[in-house]
Amino acid sequence: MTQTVLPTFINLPLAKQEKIVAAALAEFADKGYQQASINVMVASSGIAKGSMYQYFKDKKGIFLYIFDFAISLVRRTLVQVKETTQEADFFTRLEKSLLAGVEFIRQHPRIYAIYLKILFDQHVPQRPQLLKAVRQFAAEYFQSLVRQGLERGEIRADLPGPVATFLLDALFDRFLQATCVPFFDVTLGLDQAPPEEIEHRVKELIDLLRQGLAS
Amino acid sequence: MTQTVLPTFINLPLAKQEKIVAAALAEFADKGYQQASINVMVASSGIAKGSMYQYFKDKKGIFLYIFDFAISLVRRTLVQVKETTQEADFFTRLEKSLLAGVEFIRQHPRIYAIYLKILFDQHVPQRPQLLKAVRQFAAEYFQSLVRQGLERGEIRADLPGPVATFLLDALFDRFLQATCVPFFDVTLGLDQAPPEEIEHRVKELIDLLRQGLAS
Amino acid sequence: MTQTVLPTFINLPLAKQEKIVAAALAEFADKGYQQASINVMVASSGIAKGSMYQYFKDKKGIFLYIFDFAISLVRRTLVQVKETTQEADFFTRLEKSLLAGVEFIRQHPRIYAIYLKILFDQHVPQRPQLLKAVRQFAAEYFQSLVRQGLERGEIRADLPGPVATFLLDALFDRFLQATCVPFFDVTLGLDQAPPEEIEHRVKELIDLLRQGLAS
Amino acid sequence: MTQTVLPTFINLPLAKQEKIVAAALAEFADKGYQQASINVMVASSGIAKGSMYQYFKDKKGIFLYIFDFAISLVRRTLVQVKETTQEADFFTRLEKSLLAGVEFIRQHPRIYAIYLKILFDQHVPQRPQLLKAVRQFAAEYFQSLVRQGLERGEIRADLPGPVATFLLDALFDRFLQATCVPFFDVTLGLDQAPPEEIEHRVKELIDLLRQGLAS
DNA sequence: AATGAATGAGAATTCATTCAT
DNA sequence: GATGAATGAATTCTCATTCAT
Repeated sequence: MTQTVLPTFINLPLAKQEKIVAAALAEFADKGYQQASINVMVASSGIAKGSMYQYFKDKKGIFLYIFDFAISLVRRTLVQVKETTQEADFFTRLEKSLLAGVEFIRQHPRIYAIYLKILFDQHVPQRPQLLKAVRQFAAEYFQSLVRQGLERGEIRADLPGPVATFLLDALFDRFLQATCVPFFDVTLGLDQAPPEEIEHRVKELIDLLRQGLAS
Repeated sequence: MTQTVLPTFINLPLAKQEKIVAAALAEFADKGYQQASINVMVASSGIAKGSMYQYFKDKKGIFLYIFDFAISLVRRTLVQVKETTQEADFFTRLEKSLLAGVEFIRQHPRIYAIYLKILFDQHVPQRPQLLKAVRQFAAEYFQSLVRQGLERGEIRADLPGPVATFLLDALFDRFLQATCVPFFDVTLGLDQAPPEEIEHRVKELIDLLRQGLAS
Repeated sequence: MTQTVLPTFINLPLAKQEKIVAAALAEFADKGYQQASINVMVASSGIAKGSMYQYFKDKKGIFLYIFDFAISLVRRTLVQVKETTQEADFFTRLEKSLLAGVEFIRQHPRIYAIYLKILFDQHVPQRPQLLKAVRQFAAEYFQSLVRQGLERGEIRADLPGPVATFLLDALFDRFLQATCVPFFDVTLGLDQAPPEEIEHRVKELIDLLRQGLAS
Repeated sequence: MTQTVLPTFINLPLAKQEKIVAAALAEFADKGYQQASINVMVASSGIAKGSMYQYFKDKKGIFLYIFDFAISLVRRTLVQVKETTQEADFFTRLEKSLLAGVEFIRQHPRIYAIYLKILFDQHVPQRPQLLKAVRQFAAEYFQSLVRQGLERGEIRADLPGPVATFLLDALFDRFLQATCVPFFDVTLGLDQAPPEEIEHRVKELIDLLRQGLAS
């Protein structure tokens, strides 16, 4: 893997780095990879166009850096959720995780938007690797939850593990999409719902899962 | 609503229409709305650039026509599934529906790809309306299944209907995505799975649902 | 000179001819020669595009026909003015002529617009000939008025004839332009003036001429 | 008023600026706004197509810049004429002004051509404003001449001021058109006349005016 | 005679990338 | 290291003209 962020960028004052990252993040989130305009990024971060090419090899380089930045934020957040819910029972952990997801998207909507863009755009550079990184991460998270739930006897022992993991992953991902993709969810109307209604729906969903999965 | 397909196109020999639709469908499915190139479409359908504009008002017009074409195919398919499974019990109907979905995507992968592109691209023309059309349709499908399941006493009476519908919709949509979006599903690996494995996974998933929802 | 109107057009029912002429006239008057769109003409006259080419050799042919149509209307009108004012004195004839011009433009604004377009567009086909036809006509009109005025002793005998003709031509043309070209005339504001004000200005102008030219 | 010339253009070496201005001026003067081709401009100024868009926002921006450039040249010239003839009597000033006009057009024929194009093309961007700028300027010039002529008692006191101004404006404008618009003037044939003949005609015209307007 | 589909050159504009200063 | 001007290929769309039906 050749270098895509150049050391020049790393040596930049943090404030400048942040400005550039914010601009690029916003543009990629809004338009997707191909459609994102470097012109827009440099204009809104107040740097010269040539400078962008001092910091990154090319458009791909910018994108990969932004992606790295984003995923490590996700990772840090999820690790923290995992740790702070260590002691809770399986279904409580699920609930806390889902609420944490909702909160994360509320605070970093652009990061989630980029993930969604990558998901369905075949032409994003290195899409397979990037996607694998995210999906693997999510899968492992749910696997570990399910494994612990089984060990503690909180969920039925006869479950086919992978399918259960799939189910959790699917429901959670879709729930999050429903909260932030306009016009997507017509069943619960989550994209327009106030926080307290979302929390209520989280509880309902977890209850439903409990009825299906609890031992 | 102004006209976007011109009569010229409708009067074309069917073979030519199909070639053009195929080319446009392929391009939109591959690249999304903005990134799709009319140049590519005309090249691969073997017509002159100007001709495209005899057939459609503009790029948006091509897109909307393709979308209409796609959604009416989906609708016809789903209606047929609904009718042929009229007599079956709730969970069997679910299974049949999901299998039909898998089959539809196998036969029309590009249509599903376009739907996914619309879903997450804020800049698709008339996205709200288009999306509403699709999502409403799906929601009603599941609602009617759930309603009938309740009436027949096949599923638990204490279910919060909307959440159950949401759950079905989410699981099915995600299952379908898993079968056709490369690198998306790392849990079951459905995107690379042979038909018989997919059928097996369908059964497992339906079983899981049965355990959670059956009365 | 090769044929540009084809006999096909001449054989058309008059109503159809008129519709086509009206549409072409409107389009050329609005946009000028190059910028005028045959598409627009056929759309607004309700005929097929191919038919236009049955009637005229090409765009140039349409234009030349329209021009001929227009100039013969002008000619007929001016001849009539000349005849009906035969007996009046020089300055009365001037006044009547100018008022007739104002009236003509009020009734056929598009014809005057086409003339103005030709005047300053080097790329109008056959511009030299067309322009000569119009200008010669106007010049002769004023020359004959001046000649008669001299013969009758109504205007000073020491006038350099050509310059006087030039002066009349210039004033009249500009006065007409002032009444119909928006934003052109900021001195008298004739483009927005009601008929009675225009008539008043005509009188003033003729008075001024009388003071300068009368014997 | 949004920016239309970009600073990039202003920072260019003067020689390059001039080449581009010359090319654009020539093209607009020849074809008018709509029909002028940016392709032609860049080809004849030897720059890349994309560069034009570094210099100007869009075609309108090029045009407005050229117009500004042109009108300020006109203004400077006329101001100078006014100042250097301060002491002369009314009719001498008229003569000097007209001669200066003739000379200006001889040296900058394209600028006058652009003015004429704007005059009669309804679709020129910002035509009302542009036209107002030019016409107001001309009107004020003649008004101030007439006013001074009246104050000094060089012209008749009973003249209706606006009509006199109109007359001067009309005659001068038309005289200038006659010298540079081919085939326009068939009375005096000024478009083909040698300088000394034009000067002679100027004298004749001024004499005629003197006879009509002098006190 | 009437039609209208087919064509392709040309229009304005955008954009990632390079490179001299 | 920072700059921003230069580039040219790509984009969508228009239009006069031809020609088979």
